[in-house]
Amino acid sequence: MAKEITSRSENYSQWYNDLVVKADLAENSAVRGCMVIKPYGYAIWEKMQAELDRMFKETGHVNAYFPLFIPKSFFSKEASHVEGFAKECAVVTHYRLKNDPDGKGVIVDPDAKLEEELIVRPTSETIIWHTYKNWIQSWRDLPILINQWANVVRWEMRTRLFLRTAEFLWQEGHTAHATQAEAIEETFKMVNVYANFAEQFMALPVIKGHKSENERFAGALDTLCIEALMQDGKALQAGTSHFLGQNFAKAFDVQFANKEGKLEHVWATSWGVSTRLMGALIMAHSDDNGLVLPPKLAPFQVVIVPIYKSMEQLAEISAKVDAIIPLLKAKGISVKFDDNDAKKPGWKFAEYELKGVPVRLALGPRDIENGTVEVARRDNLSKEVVQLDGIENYVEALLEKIQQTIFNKALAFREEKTTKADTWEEFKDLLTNKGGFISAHWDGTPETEQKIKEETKATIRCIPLDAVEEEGKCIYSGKPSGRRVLFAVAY
RNA sequence: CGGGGUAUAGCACAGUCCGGUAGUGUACCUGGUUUGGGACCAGGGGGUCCCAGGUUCGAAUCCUGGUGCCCCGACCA
Repeated sequence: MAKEITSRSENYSQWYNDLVVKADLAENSAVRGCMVIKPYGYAIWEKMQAELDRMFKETGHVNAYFPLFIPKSFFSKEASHVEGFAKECAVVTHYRLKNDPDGKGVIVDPDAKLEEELIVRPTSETIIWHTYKNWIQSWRDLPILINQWANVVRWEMRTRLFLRTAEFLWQEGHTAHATQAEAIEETFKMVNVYANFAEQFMALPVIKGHKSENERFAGALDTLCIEALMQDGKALQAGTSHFLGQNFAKAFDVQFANKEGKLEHVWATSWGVSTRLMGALIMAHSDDNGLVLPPKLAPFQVVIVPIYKSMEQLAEISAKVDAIIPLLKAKGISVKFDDNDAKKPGWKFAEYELKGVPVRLALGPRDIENGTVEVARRDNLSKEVVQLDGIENYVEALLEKIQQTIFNKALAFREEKTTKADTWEEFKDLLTNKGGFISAHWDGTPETEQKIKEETKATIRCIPLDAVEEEGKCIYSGKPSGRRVLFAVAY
């Protein structure tokens, strides 16, 4: 029986949900707003982690781990930070259960109330800066370049698998520097790491830019981000890198003696990407037949499906397959040979298509006779018969081509969906009828951005790093503007 | 936190109006025939009908009170 997927044109968000659930990436759990990430989905996340981790280490960072719980008092130390997160924190108030005296299950033991409540981390700036205070005395202790892989909890009203869940997995980098310039450089360095990862591994074109004041991280002086465009024309923030100035150093009294022996507050950054990247990956490339995964992140890049009538035929095919698997693996290509006799080839074709496996090889009696193999591409659903001899070279080149092709496709889509608007009417018309990024002038005030948001639901996704200086008038207020910014309706 | 749905087999649903001992598809198990795009036949197993009360000879169905989940809004990586 077919696993039905809602088409994108019929209901985009249902399509997304169907993909996540039916491709075995994740499912809703018994806990409101929290998901179970299933093995196939987690395998993709592990690939993302592995590459990001490598990139972080290459840029001089090391991993560490800080506690899940944060004393409540830590949050009150940085005013704008607490304001940003206060409304979505889970709080631990007790540390013990006991049997219900009425004999029905367990209850929270009222005698086990914590003296100070603990907050389940929505992010770790506070606990980390509290800790850094003890680690930093001199300029010789700097910089500190630490990353942690962790889970965090933000008590969201409405959740969606991967895109917004109450608990999610991420990495958070927290760095401490002696100078402002060095911290700013770090902020840019990491947004570039994210952009490179997105483009080269996820095949996801992104725009790097500054967040406007409204969209900035709570406690940051500047937030850099990468923004991607999804197939429904909505934007998705895929990663952020924050220049925190001396805000946290001052809040947690972290000072160092500089080379002149004078005390200075240290400069900070933080940066993160989360399992939300999974949502971006899914929505960027997939189609009505299922997932389309970029070869560099697919749990396995090639699936081999044998086609046979008798067990003798299967044995013959298996012998051929056993010979080519080592050749593929030697090229660094991951392969799954699905010789499960309980499923028919047609079922397997549909299943691996749904799961987005980039390349499928089908080997049947005809191929054995002719020394060939059928090669099917997931990205464009094309099929061709090629010589089995040298297949590893063919597949290697094909995987690279697929990686490039899906990036190019996503890039062409984004360019097609990025439009300049010079009047308010044009702006509203584009939002309603076309979607995507709208490049327009803005007077730079939070008030104007807020009003535009209220009237159209569109927000400033970013002020692109490569925005050209250009005199113009704000699309909304008519006041002078020095450059265009990117608007979009966002996830 | 407002508005709207929904809760019955692993999953998707019907049955509820009008009370009578729980059904379909799929998945699962067994056997056989099949296998180049989601096979077919036969047989089989599986359900505290969300929870707690109430009405009744009898409740998935009616009444009262809870709870979970989903969708839509305000808020967010």
